[in-house]
Amino acid sequence: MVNSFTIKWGDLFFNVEGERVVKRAFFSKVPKFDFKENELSERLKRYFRGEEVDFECEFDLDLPSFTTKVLERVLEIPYGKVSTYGELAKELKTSPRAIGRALGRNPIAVLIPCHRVVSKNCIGGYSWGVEIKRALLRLEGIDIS
DNA sequence: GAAAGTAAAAAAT
DNA sequence: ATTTTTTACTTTC
Repeated sequence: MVNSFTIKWGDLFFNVEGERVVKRAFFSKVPKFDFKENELSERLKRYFRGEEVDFECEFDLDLPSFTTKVLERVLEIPYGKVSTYGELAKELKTSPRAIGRALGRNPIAVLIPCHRVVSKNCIGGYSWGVEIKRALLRLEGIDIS
């Protein structure tokens, strides 16, 4: 089913099956799905209120292996911290661009914190707009120039 | 296989 | 400090 969650910048939708997140989550401005409370939405609410939240959710994705690997690594970035494309690349023995590519294909916004990955000297990019990315980071107490 | 694409980095100016 | 070139990967055809 589709769950939606209204936040400041629009609505965040995500497909869920029970407590498991499936396929994708994305931002949109056109709310047209029903909202149903569940464990995850509670956590998200707290998160957007500015609390430190560990989502601890499972994903059922169907992604290329490399992408999965990158996303898994990104999941380990703790709240309030950021990593850089270069760092991740080094750890995974790949190139920064490949990381960016994988993240760009990240189907699950916010839950997989691709917003915590920035470029070396600036904020980097974000599929739903850097404004959202910056806002997310500010939530976590990180200020980007 | 080959080509295109990339949310980067390094080098040159 | 900004623009330009080079890079190294994945994806997709």
